[in-house]
Amino acid sequence: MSLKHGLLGLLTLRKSSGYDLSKLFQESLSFFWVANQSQIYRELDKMEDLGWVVSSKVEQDARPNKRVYGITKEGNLELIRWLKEENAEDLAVARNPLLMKLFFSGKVDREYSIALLKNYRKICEEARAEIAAEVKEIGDVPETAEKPAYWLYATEYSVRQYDFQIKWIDETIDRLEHLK
Amino acid sequence: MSLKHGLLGLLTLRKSSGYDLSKLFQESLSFFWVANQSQIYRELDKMEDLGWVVSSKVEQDARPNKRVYGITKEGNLELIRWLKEENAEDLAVARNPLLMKLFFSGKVDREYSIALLKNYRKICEEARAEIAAEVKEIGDVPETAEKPAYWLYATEYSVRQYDFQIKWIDETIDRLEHLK
DNA sequence: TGGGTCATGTAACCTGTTACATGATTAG
DNA sequence: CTAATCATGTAACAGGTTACATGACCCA
Repeated sequence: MSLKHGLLGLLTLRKSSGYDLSKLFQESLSFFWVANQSQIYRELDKMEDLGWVVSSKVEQDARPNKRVYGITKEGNLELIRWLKEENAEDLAVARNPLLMKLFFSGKVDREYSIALLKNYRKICEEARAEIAAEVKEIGDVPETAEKPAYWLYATEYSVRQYDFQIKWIDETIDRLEHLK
Repeated sequence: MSLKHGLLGLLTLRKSSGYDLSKLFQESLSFFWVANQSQIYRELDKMEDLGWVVSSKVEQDARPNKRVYGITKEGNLELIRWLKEENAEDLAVARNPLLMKLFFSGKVDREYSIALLKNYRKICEEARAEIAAEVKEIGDVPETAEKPAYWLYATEYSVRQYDFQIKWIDETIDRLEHLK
């Protein structure tokens, strides 16, 4: 359910086309939510059916025409409702292919698993670096005291999450190397 | 892609019906992979098409008949192949509704966000406790030195992940409370 | 004796992923 | 000049979620 709400959130910043939202999403929410373009288009359709957004067609000459979305009163209410809602499932989504693989790694030589972990470590470090580099101002939002604070907390979480993973990987490699 | 491989992994332990697998999954892999029963049935179908498993119907009188699956030679090869494969996407899956909510929490009174976080904290603690309690021996697998070690690493990850989250939540609550 | 839960599974729907389409514009 | 990328989107398919079905057995 969060994707729709993420889009509502972005639309409170400014009116946008599906394409715009897709870019915006990439620069801001993608650290903790993966969504691709076609998904965004579909969700926007449904959100319009729900009355959370309205769209208008904008003719362009040098580019394909676009459809620009804006959030409605109902959309705003829904966003606020969702923000206040305490939902246990917000924590339940968990799929970790790395752990799945590790769990069964007793079936292959240890060298392979160590190689895997080293590879993951590298990826983590790259991702961590990228976050720091890519976190941009989300456009020209008037800075209140609070909004940027929240943005900071959320992205910091991601950075620290990578730190946590790297630490765990190091320990696990170490333990594997010393397994007699 | 991991679900099929998780099922292959479980099937190396013993032959099982969809129902059995669903239970087994719950007790073992569910800490880092969510899958529900119908998904498992569907995947088993496809895995049979792929030749990774074979099934035979078993008639029962007191219960509905069942279909018992066993892993094939090809299934085993595929499992091994997958275990050795270094796949960058194993780390890329990330959807965190809590962060999504937090990101936009500038739109509601701080009290609401603090309440949310406190709620998440409670859930984390419960989940953490549950893992310790629920991690069971996965049946009567002959203990090699390695297999249990990997199981330990994987479940430990989950425990520590909760510790990490709890710590972050505490810090974030604290920061929110001191935001002027 | 009536409502849960166990043991088995199917069906329908919703969400996420991959692939494609098209006409400008930029880079090498 | 040719290949990549931008700017817009659609279509098809794969994977995940929710709801339902059925006949035993178990508990109060």
